[in-house]
Amino acid sequence: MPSRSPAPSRHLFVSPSGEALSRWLQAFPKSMVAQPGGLKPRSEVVKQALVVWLHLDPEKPSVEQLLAVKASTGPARVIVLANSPDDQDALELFSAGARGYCNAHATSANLKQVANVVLAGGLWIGESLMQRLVVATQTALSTPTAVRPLVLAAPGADGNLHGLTVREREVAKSVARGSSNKEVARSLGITDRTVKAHVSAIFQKLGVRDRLHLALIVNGHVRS
Amino acid sequence: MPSRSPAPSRHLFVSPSGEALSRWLQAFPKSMVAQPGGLKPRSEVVKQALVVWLHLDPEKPSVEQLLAVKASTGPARVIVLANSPDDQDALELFSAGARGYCNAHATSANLKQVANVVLAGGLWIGESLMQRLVVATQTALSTPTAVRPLVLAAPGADGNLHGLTVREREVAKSVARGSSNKEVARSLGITDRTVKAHVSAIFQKLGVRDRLHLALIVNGHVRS
DNA sequence: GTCGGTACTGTCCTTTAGACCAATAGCGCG
DNA sequence: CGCGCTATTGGTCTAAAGGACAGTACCGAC
Repeated sequence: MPSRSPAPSRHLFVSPSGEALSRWLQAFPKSMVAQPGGLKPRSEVVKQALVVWLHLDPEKPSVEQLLAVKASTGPARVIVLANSPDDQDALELFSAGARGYCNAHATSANLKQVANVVLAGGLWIGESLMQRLVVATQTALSTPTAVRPLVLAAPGADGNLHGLTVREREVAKSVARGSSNKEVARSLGITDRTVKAHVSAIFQKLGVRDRLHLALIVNGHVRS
Repeated sequence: MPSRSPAPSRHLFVSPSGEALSRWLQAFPKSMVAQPGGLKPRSEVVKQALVVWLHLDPEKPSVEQLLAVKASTGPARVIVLANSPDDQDALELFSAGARGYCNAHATSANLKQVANVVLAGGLWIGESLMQRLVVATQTALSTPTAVRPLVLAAPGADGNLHGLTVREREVAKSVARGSSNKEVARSLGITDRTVKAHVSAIFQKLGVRDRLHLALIVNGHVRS
């Protein structure tokens, strides 16, 4: 049984709320919890950490959160926990040095598995992103000696939302996460009527008939 | 407590010679060994297998071997063992549903780790392929770590449909694929009223408020 | 300046979803 | 046999979703 579970205190959870989900503590009972702003680069906690779990604040740019945490935690491997996993987001985070990316509500067993893989030097990627990596790399490898930077950004990543405006992408993502029009409206500070306008435009542009199909596309279950 | 090491007999090695390498048996002493042609789809051995290790015959197309094995082994996860690992081959095999790809002469410790990752819902990729994936992503992972074991995996994606009846699962899956109530009704040969009844029951049981959230759960984007 | 794109909001309307209530029928089980 | 579970269908009702148009405002390009 390789990659035995590491010393308990070697896990540091960084969450915007400063609180950990019960599942995290269930997986690593003696782990530490901190807030992004409260990280002291030279504290014992930070220096001892082998794995830093970064719980993303949905309201802020993911990459910036990662870089901030990495800057103050040194060599520890950072695994990102996302409330609503997003492939494009994941790619950017991996490019920025993340070693893992998984659902914040994963089971404790899953978290342990993620930790084992990452501690063994692996990367932990989501399933849908894996699909895209395979497809994208396949085309890249078929042309000999082609290093071809960033092949994968092309197909799925921004691809599904390519024709949309910035605002429409925001709405689309929110809808794809399961928000109702009113919820989207609240989170964007606009009227639900405006949201409906955006949603209609999105449907038109993507050739989709309802929000569920939009979610399937955005979440990578359907290729348009 | 998932991802616990499974019962010994749950490993089935499929090798063109019908013989297993000593390392395989060392890793899983009570595993079964069979030849590709000798697989009986309904035998106890095949039905009990959780993991099928397919030792590739270098003389035949890899993907066809995989598909043949998958066809006769049902839901078991297939890990491919290659005498001479090849990236292109690996990619095609993953696209065809393989869950792991590693050197047939890997150590027993490695085999165990591969099994653990795959049983936890992960994919196991070879080292060189991993390198190329990383290069393709332009990942800033300059880790000189030695073994670089590989891989990654999926957020245990099984939809939580366990509390549902058979009929409800059918409806749930259909809804999660984007079907409207009427479409589900047509495909099941019942009335849309009945579908609505099933859908309501599903919502109640899963604690979900609408079909989009149901889709997110079934498709593994959210854990209830 | 005009034109075009984007963001935002509105009204009117139809369809769909979903909740709540009720009813019938088959089926296994004690 | 009755009891419970499941599948089926119906009706009513409210809220949400979505389409069709229309209008205002900002901003950059020509």
